Amino acid sequence: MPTTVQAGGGDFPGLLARSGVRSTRQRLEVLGELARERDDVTAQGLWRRLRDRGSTTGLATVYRTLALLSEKGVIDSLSHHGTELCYRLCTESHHHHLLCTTCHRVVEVEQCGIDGWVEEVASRHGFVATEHRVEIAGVCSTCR
Amino acid sequence: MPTTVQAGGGDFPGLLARSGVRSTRQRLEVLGELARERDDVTAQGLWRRLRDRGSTTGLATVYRTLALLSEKGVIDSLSHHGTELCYRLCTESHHHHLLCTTCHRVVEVEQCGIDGWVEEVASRHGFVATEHRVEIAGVCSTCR
DNA sequence: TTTAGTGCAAAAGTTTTGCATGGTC
DNA sequence: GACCATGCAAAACTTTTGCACTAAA
Repeated sequence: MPTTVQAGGGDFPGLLARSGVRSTRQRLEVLGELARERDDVTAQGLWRRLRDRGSTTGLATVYRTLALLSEKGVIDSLSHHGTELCYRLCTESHHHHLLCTTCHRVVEVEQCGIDGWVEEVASRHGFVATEHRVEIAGVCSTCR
Repeated sequence: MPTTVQAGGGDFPGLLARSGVRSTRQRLEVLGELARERDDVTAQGLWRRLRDRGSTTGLATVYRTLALLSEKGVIDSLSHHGTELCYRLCTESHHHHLLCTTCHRVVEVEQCGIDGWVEEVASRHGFVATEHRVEIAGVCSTCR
């Protein structure tokens, strides 16, 4: 296994630097909050939690930071249960998600066993696949 | 292949009846508009097109109708390029999507070759998978 | 220093709701 | 006739932006 620069590892300043953006208190707070969350959160939710924790970071900054980090590939955005986009700090390697429909827990699946199928389907329709995402919904063991 | 009651076939009143909801002019208009679209549309976009076509259907009704039909499984909702939810009239069978990142065209993929992998991944994490969705992004042949 | 990031408050846009009215079954 | 669906307009939210100010490199 290659040395994955794991976001969860804690070196957020380094992570930001490597992503080519400045390291600021607000961005570190956003990353810290994301790291603290097991599941995904919305921009609004993340901001509320920061507030509750005493942070003075503005809502607009949270939106800007999430959009930036998502664009840089530092965090993932996924949407399910409803309308808003949710964000999540992810491992940097290719992976998929398993969502529990009852408790909304998110589990990352590291192994991707469908690359072959993806390639085949894409080429059958004349596409060149650049990316793929799988979301598996179900019920986790504790919710059963 | 089983006789799929194809939404695109045109029997919208029957489709609504089978879904257990009343058949109204507005719902038929929404279905008709969805059938007319090759790609996915937002609630706002669909409403604008109906307006342009002379329809008097209200925006709230479009929202209510899309939410209802989505819940009944008559249409699919997917979200990509941005924040809003997009809707699409789909074949009723299980399928996946191929999205062109350049022109936003959506192609349905009928064959699902990953059921086995999905089952395996789910059970490895203690989940019982109830559903899965794959979105493959890439570039279609005309955009290359 | 220079350039990028932030806060605030306002604006824009999206989605939901209440309620009287009209249409389906 | 009973009940569901709709339109309208208001309310509730979410997200984006402009701009003066502050902080990072």
